[in-house]
Amino acid sequence: MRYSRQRELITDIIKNRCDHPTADMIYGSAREMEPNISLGTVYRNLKLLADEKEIITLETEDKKIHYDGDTSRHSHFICSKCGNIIDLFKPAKTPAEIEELGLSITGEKCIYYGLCNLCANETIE
Amino acid sequence: MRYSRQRELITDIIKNRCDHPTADMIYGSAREMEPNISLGTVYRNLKLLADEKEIITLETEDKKIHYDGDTSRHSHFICSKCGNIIDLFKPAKTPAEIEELGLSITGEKCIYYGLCNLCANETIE
DNA sequence: CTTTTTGCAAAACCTTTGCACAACC
DNA sequence: GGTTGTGCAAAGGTTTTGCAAAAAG
Repeated sequence: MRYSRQRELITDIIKNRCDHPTADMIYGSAREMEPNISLGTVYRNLKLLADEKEIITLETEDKKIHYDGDTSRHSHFICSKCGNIIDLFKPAKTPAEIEELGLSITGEKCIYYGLCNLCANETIE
Repeated sequence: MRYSRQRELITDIIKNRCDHPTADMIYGSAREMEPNISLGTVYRNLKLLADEKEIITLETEDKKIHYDGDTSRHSHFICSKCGNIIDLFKPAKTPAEIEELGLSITGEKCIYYGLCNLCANETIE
């Protein structure tokens, strides 16, 4: 992957925020430094960075992809009222430990990734 | 909420499948019974049912919403290769227990829902 | 009869993409 | 110089919505 000023800027923006911005929010920030940057470039680089696992994507109920520059293993808490996304840092918290933080859990969505039995046993790629 | 033949059909379809269909797949099934049903009706009812917590939504990386008629507390496993979504039934499994099922976990996304501290402490609605 | 729900089609929305030009190495 | 990345604008795909007609109670 070749260097590009735009990609470095986008990476910096994501890594230096503690919220979980959408592509549009990142575009807004990026334009402050790089007024001519285009939305397409932002999307292209976000996809690249996610593919390279330099950033994490969060698919939420607002139907926009949120990005997280922290790739360490941690989970998230989304406020049902304001929609704010809060990091739940490792070590992994149990529901009880999360509630001790003052967050009352009303629901959860946990998705694990990997290969299913069928795909894992396929000999031909 | 008033009765409608279409909503009952949609609910039946979701409750009687063990996969996690998208709106489009549900639309396809529904048309077999109700050839004139429209996509808009499917979307409207899916949103209604999700609001009423009769079904669950799953926001995945394929950018389509998947629906789950099983509202019991359970998590999901998505195969990174074929995209198949597998239910991980309760009692809640630890990563170790999931791997005993033959599923190798390479990643996870866990989102908890509730009210954040700010919203929980607001006196005025 | 009044209100809710539907079908249809258009609109809205986020994201992706084709292309010519610029930037990188 | 050859290749990769960008800007722009148009296209793509999923979901939402306005409206008149139909269904429900």
